[in-house]
Amino acid sequence: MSFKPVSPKLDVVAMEEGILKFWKREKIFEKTLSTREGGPEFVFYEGPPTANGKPGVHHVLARAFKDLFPRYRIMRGYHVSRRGGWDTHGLPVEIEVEKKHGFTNKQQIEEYGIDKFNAECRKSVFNYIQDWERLTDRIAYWVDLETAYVTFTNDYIESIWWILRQFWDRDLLYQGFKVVPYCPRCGTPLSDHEVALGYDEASDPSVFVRLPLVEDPSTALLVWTTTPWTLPANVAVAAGEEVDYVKVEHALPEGGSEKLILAQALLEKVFRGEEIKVLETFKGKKLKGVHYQPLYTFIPPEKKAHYVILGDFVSTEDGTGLVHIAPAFGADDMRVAMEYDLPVIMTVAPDGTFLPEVTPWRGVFVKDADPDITKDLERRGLLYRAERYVHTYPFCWRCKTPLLYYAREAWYIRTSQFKQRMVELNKTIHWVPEHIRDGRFGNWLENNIDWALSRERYWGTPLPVWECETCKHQHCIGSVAELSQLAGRDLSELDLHRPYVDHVHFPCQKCGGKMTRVPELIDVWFDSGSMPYAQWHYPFENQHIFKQQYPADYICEAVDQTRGWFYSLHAIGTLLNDSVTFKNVVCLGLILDGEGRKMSKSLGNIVNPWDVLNAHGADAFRWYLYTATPPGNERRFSVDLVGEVMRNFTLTLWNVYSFFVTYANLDHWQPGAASDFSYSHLDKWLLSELNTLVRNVTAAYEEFDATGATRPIEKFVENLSTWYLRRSRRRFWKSDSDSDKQAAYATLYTALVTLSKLLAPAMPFLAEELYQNLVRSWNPNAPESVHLAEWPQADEALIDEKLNREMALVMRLASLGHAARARANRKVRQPLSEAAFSVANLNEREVVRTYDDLLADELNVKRVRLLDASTEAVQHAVKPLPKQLGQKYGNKFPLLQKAILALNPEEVAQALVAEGKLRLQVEGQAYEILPDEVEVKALAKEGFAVAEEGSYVAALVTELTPELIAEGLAREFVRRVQEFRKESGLDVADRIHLYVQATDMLREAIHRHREYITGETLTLDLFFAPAPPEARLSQESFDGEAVTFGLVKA
RNA sequence: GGGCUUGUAGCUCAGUUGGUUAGAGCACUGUGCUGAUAACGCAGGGGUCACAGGUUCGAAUCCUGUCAAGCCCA
Repeated sequence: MSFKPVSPKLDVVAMEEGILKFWKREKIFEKTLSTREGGPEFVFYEGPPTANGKPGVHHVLARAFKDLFPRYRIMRGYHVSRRGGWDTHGLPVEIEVEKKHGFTNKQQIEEYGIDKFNAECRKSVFNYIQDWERLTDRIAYWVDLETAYVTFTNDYIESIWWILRQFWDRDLLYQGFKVVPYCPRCGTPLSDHEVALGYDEASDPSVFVRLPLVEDPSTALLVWTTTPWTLPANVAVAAGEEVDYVKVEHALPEGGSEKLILAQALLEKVFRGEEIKVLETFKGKKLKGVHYQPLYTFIPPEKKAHYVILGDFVSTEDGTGLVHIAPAFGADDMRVAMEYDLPVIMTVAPDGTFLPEVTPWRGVFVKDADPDITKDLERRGLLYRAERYVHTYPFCWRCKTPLLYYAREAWYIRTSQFKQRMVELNKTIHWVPEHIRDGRFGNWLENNIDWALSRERYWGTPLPVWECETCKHQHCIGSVAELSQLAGRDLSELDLHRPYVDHVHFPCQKCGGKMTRVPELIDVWFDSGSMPYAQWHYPFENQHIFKQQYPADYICEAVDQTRGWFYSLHAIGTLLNDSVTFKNVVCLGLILDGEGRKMSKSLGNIVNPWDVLNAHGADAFRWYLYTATPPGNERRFSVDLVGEVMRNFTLTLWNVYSFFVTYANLDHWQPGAASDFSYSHLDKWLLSELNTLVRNVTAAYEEFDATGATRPIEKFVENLSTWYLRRSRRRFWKSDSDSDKQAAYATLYTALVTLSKLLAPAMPFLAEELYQNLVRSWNPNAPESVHLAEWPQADEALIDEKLNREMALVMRLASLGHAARARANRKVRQPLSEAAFSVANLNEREVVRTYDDLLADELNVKRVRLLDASTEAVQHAVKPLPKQLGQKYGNKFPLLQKAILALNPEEVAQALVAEGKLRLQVEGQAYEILPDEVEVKALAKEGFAVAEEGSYVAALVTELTPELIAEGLAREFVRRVQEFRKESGLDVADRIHLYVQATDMLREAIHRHREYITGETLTLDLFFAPAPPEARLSQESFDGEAVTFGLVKA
């Protein structure tokens, strides 16, 4: 029995596709659920994407991260239900359908028929579902799409209705005003996206208006506005709490003087050098509550109005630092109006003209009334100044009409009542990256305003509120059954969308009038935020499952979801259950192109994920996403960057694997077959590093730290390949099968199998490939897939931090030795007699002794020893260590440093070695410097080839003896023969006959090292004779010698 | 305009409670090693740590401001 042979060449795409087939055939994904039945739950929520566009690289990013931690948990024995979901409602969907028909406004949709329109929306949301499914499958995102929840289903909508009904019963749902960008010609609000399309330069009036105080009419607040038409709706003036204000007196052109209040910072801008007298200076909070005389009273306010309030949006960049507040025509205005319970005065009709109550300008388009209003103010002595002001202003992107910010009736959820609770609960959530918790998300919660829930659209979850046409009584429906009961007929088959639901009426409980549904839909974020309940049709069904699957242990989306899905989940959870909805959340940054620009269709710099997958496969793609940068950062991305993963990591590991399988098969080695291991230092070191790795990677997974769970594996694989395996190769190909060889196989095997498990969550394909061949091929009782295997446990007993440090030092010394060789111009194949090292302390001297064999072999020297400080180190160099000395002596450090450097280094070294301290007098102060406060470096005497770094020195004896030269020649010859074997297509284990004719010195060398040469090259017979005709011949010359050799397969 | 984030080599990223000579990989040059390797080792070039102030014996690191990019909000 043997392992499946593994070529060092890897066709990664074919390998991955094979694994995909295996998973499908054996239903591995299903088994990750069934085999964990009864285990602890790890709850994951899928944030639903919309499948009406093609998935891109950023979707791969999100899905790769969504996949990572559940896979880890499964291996830890958790049961992880992984239900997919699709977001299906909303404006983006409608816009796609509008585009198809060339619709430009809502009337066209209504004329076309809401039923037909919505039917098309319903169809279009799955336009690209196959692309999504294919990609999801190919990148090995394990999610159940067959049972995925869909937000447009009746069950889903009914759950949402139930939630809204809970809110309704607790009086958390109410009707108010929302200020929206509004086109008076089209008669419709515009979405943010549409507004962004229509910004243009505009010249508007800029008027400064006096508002005389009630208490003292000789003093006036000075306010500034660019929309005089909003003045008849004024109800308050806002000041900045900490802004400095002044009361000034200045002369009037018509004689006399007046007193005005405005922000100090704007004095210059407003008065432009005019002579003024500052009477008083005070903070804005002092103005709070001061009443002024209303400008207009066409529509009398029904609440207390016309006084100064405080607003955080007041700036001292423009204007006067006193902001006129008209809640119907500004979002800030509306917000403070709610905060202060100010009245909302509506002076404008939906077509953008003044209402009849505004008698002087009734029926006039508001912007056209600006000059008249200005004149009116001037006539009444309330105008301080009027000019023009050029700024950017939004226009309707369709008809170029200037947009009005305009209050529309809207439905709200009283989230602000729960602000403190949402903040408290948020503190218990583990955010990655951490700063989002108190930063972006925390701030958003701190500034929470009521959730504007309603939308005046067509394709979405209808707001389940019915209103009596007669008495305006309202009722919120909480279930289909309730609606059926009220309507007196079975509505269980009713499509809960518009227009069908609008056709359901029932008698008013108060007056018997006709109840009709209000026209609004709800925000799609409420849809997705309801998924913990609605995906299970809770509470109508699956109450048990819901209980088990709430709240989530883990969710993951891009950072733009902070105010989207993250918020809607959190708000609904807080209001409905007084609970967090998710305990851990990973927030992903954006993906940029290779040049650091945002990927966008218009720039044409979108990377197609399939290009990456076809070139380098899914594992490398995923690995890049996990390792390149911490998840919250934005990241640059290109196909080539993924290619680097392939070269650097995947292939390195693959070749270790291929090496292992090749030699294990040659030796008929089997796991567990032998037990008489004698582990070498290298083995123990590798196992120590391996268990350290297991410990660290596990800890990182527990913390939802993807980089921490992956980057250390890269480092380990590098050490495995370039140190452990390189230093161990001979152990594998030597001919006797002793316990040392057994130990090497066992060690390498353990490392590879453990790696396959550690890699499984991140690189599910490669991990599976390794596991199947290394484990399943000989042990049919092992779990069927690496993803069903148990997560490895770090064996603390095998972790030896000291050993890890020692080996790190050995590697460093080896590196120095190579540097010294290069400096001496002695190639590694030429043996040298001696390498001597100088190290930092006694412990490290011990390390050199312990690992002298390893160093000698690596550096190809006959002997490794320590530099003798007394005889060979002719001089020392001394370097004061700033960290130690600086921390101890603070600002005396520069003096001490100078003093130490001024001393004779030999005496310093002497003192430190002999007495263990250095006494020093500086400016009359006595100091004692300890050995670990200065670095003392021994420099080797001349005649050595030396390389040094810090306090480490490697010195090589470079003199060559005839024996060494002969050995070097023999080694060079071996190398040529091996190269030729390879070129000739011989198998690693093929035996040969070798015919050699060489110049004298080389022949002598070959003769002397005959045994070594024949052993290395698997030569049965070596002849110093011309080669027979069937031999392959090679002619070479090196080191001043020449050779012709022929090779015959035995 | 506000909040948050980011800015370190040509590229992708590290950089511990501040410690003086800022690292790694890729890419480039030279050289060495190799019957696992698409590799690897050694050496070299490449940095105003975005900029300007400040604190400190000492700043990539702490503070203030500015600039640039991005996201969210207005």
